[in-house]
Amino acid sequence: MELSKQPAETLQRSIRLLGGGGPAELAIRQAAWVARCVGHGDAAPFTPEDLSALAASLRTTTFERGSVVFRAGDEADGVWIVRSGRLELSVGAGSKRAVVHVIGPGAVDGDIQYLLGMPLPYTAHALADTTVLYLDGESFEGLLGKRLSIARRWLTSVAMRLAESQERIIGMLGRSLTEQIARILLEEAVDGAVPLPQRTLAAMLGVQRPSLNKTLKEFERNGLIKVRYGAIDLLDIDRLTAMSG
Amino acid sequence: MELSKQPAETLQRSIRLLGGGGPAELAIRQAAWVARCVGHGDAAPFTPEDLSALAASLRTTTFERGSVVFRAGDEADGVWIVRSGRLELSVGAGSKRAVVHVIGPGAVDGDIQYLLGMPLPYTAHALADTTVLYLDGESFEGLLGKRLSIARRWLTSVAMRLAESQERIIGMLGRSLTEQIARILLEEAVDGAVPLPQRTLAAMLGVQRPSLNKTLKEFERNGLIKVRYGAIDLLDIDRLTAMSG
DNA sequence: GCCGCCGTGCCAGCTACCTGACACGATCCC
DNA sequence: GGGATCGTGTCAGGTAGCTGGCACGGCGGC
Repeated sequence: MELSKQPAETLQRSIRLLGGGGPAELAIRQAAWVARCVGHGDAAPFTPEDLSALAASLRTTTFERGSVVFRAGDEADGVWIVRSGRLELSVGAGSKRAVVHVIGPGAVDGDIQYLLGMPLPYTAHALADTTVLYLDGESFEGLLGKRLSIARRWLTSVAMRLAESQERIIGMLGRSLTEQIARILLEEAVDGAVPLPQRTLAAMLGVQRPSLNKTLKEFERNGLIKVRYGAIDLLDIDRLTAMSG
Repeated sequence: MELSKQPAETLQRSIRLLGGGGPAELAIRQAAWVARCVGHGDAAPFTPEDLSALAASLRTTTFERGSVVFRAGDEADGVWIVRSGRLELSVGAGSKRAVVHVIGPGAVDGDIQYLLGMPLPYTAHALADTTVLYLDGESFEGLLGKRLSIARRWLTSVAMRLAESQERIIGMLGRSLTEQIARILLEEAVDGAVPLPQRTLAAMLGVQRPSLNKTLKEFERNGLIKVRYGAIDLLDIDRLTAMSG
């Protein structure tokens, strides 16, 4: 899901120097990138017309670290696609805060709630400076309703998210905290490191920070990980995988 | 999601006495029923051609209570739709068993894994005698690829399941067992009663049966529920809702 | 370079949940 | 009607995780 393989910086740069290629070409390039993110390439590839239809509707917005992209309870009036950076999707506050997901480049959100006409169930905070593409509701609806290939690809995208969500439920039920922690470290790793504070990790598992910290130090003593400031390096992925059940 | 409002018996009977209407009309009726189950009626209604295409591909199978519809690890080669009865989707065995979901009439499964080309992550056991409609992979693919209205509706169906799954994650994270139990009783209730043994409920929450039983008896003492053999009656839904957080 | 903030490390007491085991009651099938 | 099977009720001991609080150390802004 996290398409972090995609070198975000390259395209970030091309956004900055708008000169090279002109706005229209840039828009198409953005759309092509979204097309690669939504579902797999296998079935129903995007046609050039699909791409230009998509490109015509995308709007780029940037959010500073710490700012709010949308709030729980807001009406979902369109679709967000993360271009670069990271968003934390969370519910509640203080010690009751639960983190539903942390999403990075390539992730799509808001479409589910838009399709179902329900309010957004969680708040999205930018964990870093983040660029987001926005597709307004009518355009989204129009693309889905008129272009079979887009509807087909979007179906795959949602299916992937559902499979991931179910896997997470399976990974939580009846597992010891140790197993859950090993699992989430592997899931959230980007290039061999988990760039999240322990408080966030704890909120993703629904446990208190001291409980998490205790296990992390145990892992560190065993040479599985290295705990850093605001991040965790994974040293022995094989053994971590074995521990995750 | 659980379309149990649909009087399953009526159509069950019509399956048995095939005479009334003939097989073709029955097939159409089955397809129409499926059409009502998949997504909402609002956007992109099914056309008569959609219905007959769907009807041509559906196969009916019945499973005895306790039998296995599919196993974890099996390749997903089509789509199942529960017509009547209940299926338990579970992972693992013994004290490590986790129940991912219990699905009833109108529920669709296997499509996600088919679309993504992944094996089924859980085993489906029939909790009661159960009738299942089966749509083979090629037909499913054909319907999606050729009929926009079906793809559009299916998207809504998957979106509903994803929203439900996310809600479940939110409902589990950082909640006390008491809150979780109140919540799951409300979610799994059918006509004011939860027709599941405590063992299954415990496996849905990933806890041990004695822990569940202790809380249930507490609820019963407070007049919230009535514990029966293999089922639980909900007596005070308002107070249960208040307790579920 | 200093200060404030945020993140980490850790503790002591408490509670809630787990383990596994056993007795009893319902239900089903013969 | 009797036995097998499955579900419920309960207990006692062990432990994992919570509460909340405090000290320390990076990190960033001034």
